[in-house]
Amino acid sequence: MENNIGWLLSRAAFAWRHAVDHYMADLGLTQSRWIAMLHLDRTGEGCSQKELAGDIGIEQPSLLRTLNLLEEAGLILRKPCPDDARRKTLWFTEKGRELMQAVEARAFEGRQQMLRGLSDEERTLFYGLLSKVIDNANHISTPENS
Amino acid sequence: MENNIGWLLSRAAFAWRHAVDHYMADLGLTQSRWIAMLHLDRTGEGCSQKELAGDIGIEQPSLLRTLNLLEEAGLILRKPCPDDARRKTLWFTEKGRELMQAVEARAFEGRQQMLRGLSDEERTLFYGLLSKVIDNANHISTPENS
DNA sequence: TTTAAATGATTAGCATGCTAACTAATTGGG
DNA sequence: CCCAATTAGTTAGCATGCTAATCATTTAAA
Repeated sequence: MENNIGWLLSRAAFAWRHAVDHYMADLGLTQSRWIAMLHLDRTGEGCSQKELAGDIGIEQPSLLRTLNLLEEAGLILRKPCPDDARRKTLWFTEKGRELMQAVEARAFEGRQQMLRGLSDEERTLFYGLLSKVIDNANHISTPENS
Repeated sequence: MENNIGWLLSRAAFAWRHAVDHYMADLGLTQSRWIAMLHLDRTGEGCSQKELAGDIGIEQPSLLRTLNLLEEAGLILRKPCPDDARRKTLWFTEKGRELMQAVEARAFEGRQQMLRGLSDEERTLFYGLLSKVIDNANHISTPENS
């Protein structure tokens, strides 16, 4: 089983999440929360919940719960969208923005640690292989080829 | 974010699980269930629940719920361990063993699909890089280096 | 031997992913 | 202009991971 590619991928993703969680531990954020914060910064404040969910790669209801908790914790704000009453836009609070910067720094540190001992060539190769495998998997999962 | 190694790993693992789920769909098994069955075959019938959980890499209570469902579905059996009244040993039913063989075949097929387009060298490289990154991540996550 | 520590299974309850279904608002076709 | 379809947000409820705590049994130590 250990030389099963899928299994290795699962273990690697698992190990990564836990390693970064370790770096984040003192910030008091769970995984889904720091992921949401990093993505909100990247997607850009003022985005809708749907946009953010799409960027993160999770469904809206999954994100919603996390956003509720971040809002309760005073880290983000929802504001109505002037152009479309259905939408809500997402913003960091001052406290949230500060925390997010700490999160960014730690995520960067975690990333460096994950890749230590790998040359630049190996890193590039690794990214390429991962992308290829993701692409393959995504094409498997379309119902046409069953 | 997309060139973030951890993110790519998560997406790859996610894509893999969904791809294999697609292959398994007609067997009526969820992910945790076919994973438990594959591992029970690999670990060996007669193992304890703790051993199986350790092999899968999940905690006992996580596995327990899945085993209950597999047992209800008539795919596995728990038998008392003659040497130790605390332990229960795990066994496939006849139905379970047959299903497991179908699962194995599909997992193999899914694996091949994931890696299509990659040369033998690339596959070996990929395994090596994944293993290295897992190892790195596991060493980050020890509390000593915070 | 008697009792405290360790171990395996379990239960309880939280975190976070999902899909399905609902509500409110917007858009578009007649 | 009005009703149907679409869209954003939400709620409800399941699947599956976790940790903490409980129970029974075994092991080990005094």
